[in-house]
Amino acid sequence: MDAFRQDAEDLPGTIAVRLALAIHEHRLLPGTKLSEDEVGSIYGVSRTLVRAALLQLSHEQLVVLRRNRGAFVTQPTIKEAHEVFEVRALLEPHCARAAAARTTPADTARLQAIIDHEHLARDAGENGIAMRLSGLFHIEVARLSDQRTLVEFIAHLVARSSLIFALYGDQEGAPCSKASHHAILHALAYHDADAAEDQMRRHILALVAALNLRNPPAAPQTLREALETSPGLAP
Amino acid sequence: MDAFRQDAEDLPGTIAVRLALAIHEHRLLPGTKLSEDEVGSIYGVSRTLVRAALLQLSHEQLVVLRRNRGAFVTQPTIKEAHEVFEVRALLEPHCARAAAARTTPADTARLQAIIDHEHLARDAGENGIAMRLSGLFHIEVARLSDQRTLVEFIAHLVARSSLIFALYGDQEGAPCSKASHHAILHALAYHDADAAEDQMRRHILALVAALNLRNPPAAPQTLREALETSPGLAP
DNA sequence: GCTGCGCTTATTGTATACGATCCTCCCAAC
DNA sequence: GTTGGGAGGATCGTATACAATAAGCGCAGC
Repeated sequence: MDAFRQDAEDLPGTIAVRLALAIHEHRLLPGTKLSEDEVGSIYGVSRTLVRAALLQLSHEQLVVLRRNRGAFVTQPTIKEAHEVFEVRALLEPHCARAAAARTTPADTARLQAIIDHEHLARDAGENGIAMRLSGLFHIEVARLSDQRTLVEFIAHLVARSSLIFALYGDQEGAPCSKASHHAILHALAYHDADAAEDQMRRHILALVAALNLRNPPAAPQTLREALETSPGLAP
Repeated sequence: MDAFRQDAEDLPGTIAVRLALAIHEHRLLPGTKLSEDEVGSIYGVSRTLVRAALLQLSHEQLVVLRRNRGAFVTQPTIKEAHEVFEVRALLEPHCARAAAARTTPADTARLQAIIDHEHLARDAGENGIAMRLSGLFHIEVARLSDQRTLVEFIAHLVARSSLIFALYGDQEGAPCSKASHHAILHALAYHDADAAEDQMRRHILALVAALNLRNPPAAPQTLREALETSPGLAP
């Protein structure tokens, strides 16, 4: 999700961002088909731009493109879920440490605002929005490290995490407990690099621990969709 | 460069792979313009497919797309160069450690073959090919860790590293000294996780140390290209 | 009644056409 | 001689048209 730049009317990018938003907020669930014509008519553009947007999302692994079949919201496997959080556990604590040395009062305020909005959304039952804001917190923390490459990777992982929560999360989503983000913010505000790194690591591990990574996907899908997940009629 | 799957005639992907290959082998240098018409005529396809390929490459950050201007081979900045290698120093030793436990004799042979080919190419003066094979070694090591997510990230970083070598590398490219790769392979073959991780870390640090990251890009380009690098006539 | 084949239809893959934007080069004016 | 403006050309941005593939459905045959 390296796309907060709707600068010079980048239509494909804008469409991709809107679709990504819907995915992050769990309005589009894993497995959903994204027809080119349908998306195009919704946003009032031709298939050309929709294809570009879907291509972009496929590179972020939010959707998978199946030749002559179309685009579908990705359904991460259990293995992929483990991988995503393992890499997050590697990158994000490192980021948090780097961020601690650079956090300004303005940064603190911004992060606090995100946390507040997240809690507001969750209390209002807007779990989708809360989830997006929760991810945004992680991305903003990464941004503080002033390492664009790292930020982009983490943004990707956070986006994929949203799909993982949709598939394997406990329904009443409290994926990021209130205390965790606050503890991280506290460490950052006081420039405590050790604590920031440690809190972030604990937080990531708590996230993966809260998932249901033993059973197959709990998403209610049609029998057809359930069976067509294996393309080449795997043995 | 998550594209070694030229399976079911994926034309855009094939074109992207070919272009990426040329970039990795330094036949296409940073700053070079990739005109849609020109690329299309070379490969005998329409601009549609070329655009898809360029879009893909732009997501891998091998090319940058400038609106109404076209696609250009990316010219990484010094800061980006530092970032890329910092993340590599974080990810690849981790990968090497994981790989050490899983390396089979077949893997060892494959890696050795890559090293041999690399040396052959370098001795033959084919520095471009040697560079590509050197990167391939890193990717194959990552692949041994059996973590796709990590492999994709590292493949991206290796690809970008190739651009960095093109811009900031010492001309007679010995970016990966012969001994380094062999030492890593040795550690892997003997399942010595500590040594593998350590050797990989040293190797990455040696790579960045061998770069010329103090001076501005040494790539000989036209005055026009040199000046148009700053889009908004930056102050 | 069930199975297998062929047609229909919907959707994607690719090419091409047209409009928009930017660059270049020339010419006039100062 | 330099500078400003404008016409021309080249290239990209987007839409649309046609071809190709796959999915769905009905019908015939066993």
